[in-house]
Amino acid sequence: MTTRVRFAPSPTGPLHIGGLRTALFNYLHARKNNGVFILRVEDTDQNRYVEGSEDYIQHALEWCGMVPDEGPKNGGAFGPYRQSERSSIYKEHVNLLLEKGAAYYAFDSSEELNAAREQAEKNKETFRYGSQNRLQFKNSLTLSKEEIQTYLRGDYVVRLKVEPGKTVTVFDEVRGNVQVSSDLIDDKILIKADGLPTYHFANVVDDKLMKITTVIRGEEWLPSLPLHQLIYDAFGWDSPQFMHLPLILKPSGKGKLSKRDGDKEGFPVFPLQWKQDTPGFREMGFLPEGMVNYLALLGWNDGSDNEFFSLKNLEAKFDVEGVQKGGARFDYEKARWINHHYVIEQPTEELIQNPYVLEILKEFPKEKYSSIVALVKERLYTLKDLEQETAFLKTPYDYDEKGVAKVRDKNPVKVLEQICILLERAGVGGELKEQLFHWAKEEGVPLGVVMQSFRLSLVGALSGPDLFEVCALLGKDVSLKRVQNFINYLT
RNA sequence: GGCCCGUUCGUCUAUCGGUUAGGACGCCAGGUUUUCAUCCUGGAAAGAGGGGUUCGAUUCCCCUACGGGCUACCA
Repeated sequence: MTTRVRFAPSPTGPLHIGGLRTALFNYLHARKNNGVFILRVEDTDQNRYVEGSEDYIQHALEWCGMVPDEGPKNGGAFGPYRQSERSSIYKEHVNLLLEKGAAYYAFDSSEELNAAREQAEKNKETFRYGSQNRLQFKNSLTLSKEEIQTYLRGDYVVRLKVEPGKTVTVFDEVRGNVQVSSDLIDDKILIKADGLPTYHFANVVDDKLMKITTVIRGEEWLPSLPLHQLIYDAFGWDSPQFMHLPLILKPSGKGKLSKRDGDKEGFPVFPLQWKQDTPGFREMGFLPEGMVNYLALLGWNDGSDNEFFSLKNLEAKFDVEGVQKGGARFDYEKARWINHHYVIEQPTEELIQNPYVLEILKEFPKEKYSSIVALVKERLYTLKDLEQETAFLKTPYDYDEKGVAKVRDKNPVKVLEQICILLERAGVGGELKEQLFHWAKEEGVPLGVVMQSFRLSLVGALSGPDLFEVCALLGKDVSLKRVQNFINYLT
């Protein structure tokens, strides 16, 4: 049987990295087993629908290299892949349950339900619309045929009729067996008053119809797994395999990572930018390789000490065995470190094709792109670091105070004047270093003073990449000008 | 409150009854370097607590604690 998995997000805004990780594990499971990776859009809540989300999700997946084999964009034999376009399918299927007596109509208003909930709370009881009290409510189990016909003309929902006193046993590939008494499970709503299905119902029906073999989703769904099992049972269907992934937790504080954590803590939670003001990992200078690698490590490992995995690598190595049970805290520092690895690994010629690199490089001459990037590449954790790391290319207007203090009383001007002479004579080639060092030795000027003075004059600070390479990159004229400027500044 | 899941260095994790409990990020120290960074070497740093089972428990079982999730006509 062909392995078929689906990533099934709701278009309620940008995908966050928790969702992206779920998508990744789905994708990997599919590829590992030569299976099919499906994107299904779960847009059954009209109130939470956000325009543009679906495109965002599609783009985010594409950026990471996880193109769905089937989905609303790519099509496929099991469509439509948007739940909002499958209403008739759900209607049809809920009728099956209704006919079997496995489901029933309910007519209680939200007010009535809320009142019942409050009452239960007062009595310190857990409210549940189920076997023990369903006969106290307004539904097709309690009303006469005529009343039902009348109510059916208005708003109604369809509920699952859960049989009491049964032990529901479900199996999760990550955690093993989970058992729950059916007495604890509500008569959940299957079809809402707006005629659309709830997540639980649509999910089961679609997974069945789309021939999904393994459901891979976040752990927040584990508590409703027994309910889903009951729905499969009600249809008389075999259920697929289930794999519930540990949640991604906030870097600090309590709870799972949420969409709002990003701006608070200064790291992205979205793969791509969303609505101008919220940059994603891509805009923060991450390579998709870094993003994917870090995400894979959040809740999975291959049992070895290896931490670097390309997508291709993961496709071969991924296995449920390596999936973690406990939640994993998101660690932006480590994500940056992983990304650093991929930035260094990426050939300079490729890097200078990257639009985010180009954006930073555009104020410099094109013919220098390559040498600029080559010079500072190993210092970059994210592509965005290129901004700071190329600051030396701009003429320094301010000189680092502490740096200047270090050389001020050591006659830096003498050094700088000599540098000017050598620059004129030797240019910025390899000779410069040799001659400057030679001169310093003869004059007895400490190398530290020479280099610090030189560095301050060229870049205004005491840190940065190899000075002679910087000098070569700037060219003779610019270098000379900057040394002159610094002499003027000092005198 | 009820139900479900989880718990190894600060963080991500290895260990599938016997190990000096390993690696990585971060941190600290040293080295390389003209500086900073990179890089290299070294260091500090962990089995939540209590009961069992066993010759022997981080590993298996139970209890407690803590953490997380769910508890909607949201997913």
